Amino acid sequence: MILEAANAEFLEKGYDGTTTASIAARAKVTHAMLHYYFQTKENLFEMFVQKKMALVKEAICPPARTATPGNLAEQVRYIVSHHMDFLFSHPELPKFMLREICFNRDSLAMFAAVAHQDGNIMDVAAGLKKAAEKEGLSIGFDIRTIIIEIALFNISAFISTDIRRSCFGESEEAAAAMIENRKTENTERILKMLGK
Amino acid sequence: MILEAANAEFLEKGYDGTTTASIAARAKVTHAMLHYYFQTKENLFEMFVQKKMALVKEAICPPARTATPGNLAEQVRYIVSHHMDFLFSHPELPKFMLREICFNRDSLAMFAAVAHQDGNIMDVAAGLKKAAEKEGLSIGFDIRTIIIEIALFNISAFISTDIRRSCFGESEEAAAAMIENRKTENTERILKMLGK
DNA sequence: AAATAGTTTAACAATTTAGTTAACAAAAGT
DNA sequence: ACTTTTGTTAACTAAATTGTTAAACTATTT
Repeated sequence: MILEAANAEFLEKGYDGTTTASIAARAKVTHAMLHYYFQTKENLFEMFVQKKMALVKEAICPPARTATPGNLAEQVRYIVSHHMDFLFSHPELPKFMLREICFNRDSLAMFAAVAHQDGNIMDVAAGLKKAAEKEGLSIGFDIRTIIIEIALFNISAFISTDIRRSCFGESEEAAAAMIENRKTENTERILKMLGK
Repeated sequence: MILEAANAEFLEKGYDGTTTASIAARAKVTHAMLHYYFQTKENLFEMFVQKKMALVKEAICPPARTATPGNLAEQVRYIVSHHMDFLFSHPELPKFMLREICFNRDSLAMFAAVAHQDGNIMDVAAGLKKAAEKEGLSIGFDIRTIIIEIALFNISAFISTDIRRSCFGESEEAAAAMIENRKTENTERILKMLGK
């Protein structure tokens, strides 16, 4: 399938490094076919980015829970844990996000727009603030910072395992254990940032 | 100067996004001149990478001190602080490193090679281990992990300020204050990882 | 079976890009 | 003075890349 091939190529080589011909070859179609269905390379790339952006959103927003959100520590732990698990099952996401941030192409603005326009992410942030204030903590900064920090701390953990595997051949199990451990560490650190 | 132009172009647009013509235009020479002096684009890119790699090394290795290294906490604080200051005065480095990691082109292997081959980085790691053991702590993992973690935590702080500035226009002063604060937070977290 | 709509291919055009070349100019050496 | 080396330019080549097109092929509908 062309979209899957495009996905893989863009992830591996970025926009500039990918050619419509290489996508077509990977999808085992002629590149004329690719243009017949998707017209332009940019078009394909936009679809690719849109899909990943949707995943990014999903990663940050924990699924609605029937149970009450619980206290601040529980909420943070839940968000961190959910995000980690999500990254674990979508290992290409950190790479994608960092690449987009690095290459800009207004990606930061795009992230911001997605985050702002979308109620869910703002709700998550607001929910954290409310829970914190309920416990008598006063948040002296933009609460959205916390979302950014959670994302970055968690992503760092995955980048770290990547590097360790690549540099001194760490095992899958050790990596998984470390990720699990990071859930707790990152939760604690976020709570500390919230004044807890 | 051609090398400066190449540096700026590669940082902004990456290898694939940069053309020899755009470098030449930026340096205000004909692109024939560029090829006369540097032969190939890859050649220029390699010089670019080499320079950045040297900076990366310099960033990790604190300058030799005349005074004794001090206890574990002081050592970690010193390394973290030095690294942060270095990143602060080389704001393009985090972007470069992340991009290289993302785009691979064997960059991870290159990082590993640089880190291994170079005595200084290994010395820093070994120094930490020795200091930790002197204080009765047993390090149950590869000590190089700590170097990676320091680098990633610190880089994260700069990425975070980038995002905050871009997304909700945080001021320079707030960013600088946050970076300063992160020196302490990151130091504490690294110490905790070392069992302290 | 004929018409029609959708799919596929091969060949092609236009542009971009890395790198070359030949001619020329300016220094530097002899 | 003249010869060699070095720097510079404009024009060029060859390959790659995006996108098109016309014709052929296939499936579906009528």
